[in-house]
Amino acid sequence: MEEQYPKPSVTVDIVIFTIKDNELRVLLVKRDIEPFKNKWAIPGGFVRIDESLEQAAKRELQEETGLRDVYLEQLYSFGDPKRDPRGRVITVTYMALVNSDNLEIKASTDVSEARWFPAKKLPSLAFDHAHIFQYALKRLRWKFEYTTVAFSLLPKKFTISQVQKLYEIAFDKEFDKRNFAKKILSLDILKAEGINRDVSHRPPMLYSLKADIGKIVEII
Amino acid sequence: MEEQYPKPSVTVDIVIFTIKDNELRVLLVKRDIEPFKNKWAIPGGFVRIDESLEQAAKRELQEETGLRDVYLEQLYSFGDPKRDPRGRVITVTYMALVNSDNLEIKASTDVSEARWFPAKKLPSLAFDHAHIFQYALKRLRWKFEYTTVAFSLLPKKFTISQVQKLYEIAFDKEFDKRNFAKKILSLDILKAEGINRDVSHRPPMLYSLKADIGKIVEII
DNA sequence: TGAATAGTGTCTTTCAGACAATATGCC
DNA sequence: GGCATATTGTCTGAAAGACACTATTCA
Repeated sequence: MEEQYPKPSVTVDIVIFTIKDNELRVLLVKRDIEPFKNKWAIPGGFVRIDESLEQAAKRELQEETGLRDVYLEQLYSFGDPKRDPRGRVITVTYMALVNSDNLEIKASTDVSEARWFPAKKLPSLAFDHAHIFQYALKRLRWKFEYTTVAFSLLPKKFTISQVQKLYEIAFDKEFDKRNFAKKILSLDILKAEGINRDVSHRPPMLYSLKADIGKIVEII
Repeated sequence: MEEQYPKPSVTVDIVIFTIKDNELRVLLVKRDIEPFKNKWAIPGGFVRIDESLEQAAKRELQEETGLRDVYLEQLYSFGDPKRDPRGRVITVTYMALVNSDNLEIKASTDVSEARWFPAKKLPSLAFDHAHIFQYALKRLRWKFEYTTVAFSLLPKKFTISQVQKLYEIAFDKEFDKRNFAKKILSLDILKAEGINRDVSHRPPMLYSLKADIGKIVEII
């Protein structure tokens, strides 16, 4: 390389969302080292020299949650020279949507604890992570509104009610049942998959997603 | 820094759009050094250790075009370990919209020539720049459709016809004059600014943009 | 009065959004 | 029958899109 300048470090930080207990939640880790020791932060780590940005994000995600094959999307890169007191660190941020079923989080390197926090009330965060989180939440809502990514948070087969509940949680807002069903069904993205008889009331129709996850479609 | 890994280099690349001769055009530079010597590329350069990503993009933009205060937006970061044969280079890409009036482009460091190419027929590009360009063009169209960024390509005062022409160029598609005017005027983003009498036909009404550049508004 | 471009209105169709009654299955 | 949830239709208002004629200025 002909470059004469010192190089910055590059990290990936991943805002990991899930739905748990009827709430939108975010995975945070408690830092075990300085700077910001004992502060909560968005999980992340350095990009290795031989891995792509997406590979780095996937690796970190698996280290934190044990999960692979979840929805993952690059958000934005933050590079203020003063954003990390240790020196020049540019971070490429990602957002992940994970299903909270069969999910075991574990504290990883340089971290004493990992916990799901309600998106509505996060603790004070290290670095510029509060800013990163705000950005991620905006993107999440945009993606829910205009694409099918939300369905990655549901099981393979689901009911219209489950979809509506998911949207009500993400937008912190209620929708009219009739209009919601009409809209979702009119989009031609669902396939009927029979009836769920494991309930003690009128059994609902089950659907699966026919379209691709991430397909652009105006949901609400 | 505690990091034990070697660090990647970080560059910014800027897809600079303008409208010239009724065409959407992109500024490309001809590389004067290896790799890809004599190939056309999207202008860019290394991020300095003490400048933010946006500062780096603005600096490069000024080096290439002499312009400041143009619309500039971060697009996406590309970091495939093999994207640059010289070694690990992560690039943070930006898009800029510049007004082609009073614009003097100049070849800068490591570049033998700079030229505006029609977006519809670019030459073969160095690195993964064809991919970056495709990404930028998608984003440009999205932003034109849903925000007021297009107006940054017009003079302070402009006619409805000029706006329509701009959109027809960007989308390579014609719009109905009546519906277009009806839509734009209904958005409450324009302010009437009198009449342009410097034409040899019915003089048109001039408008200025009342809303902020980048405001989210469904234009078409 | 012809050339050039500006400016404008109506109709139809589609869709979002407000709104409530009936259906099904289990106990 | 009572409980719980599922399912469905109508009306209204707003906006998109198809479509063509008149207005203004200058040469």
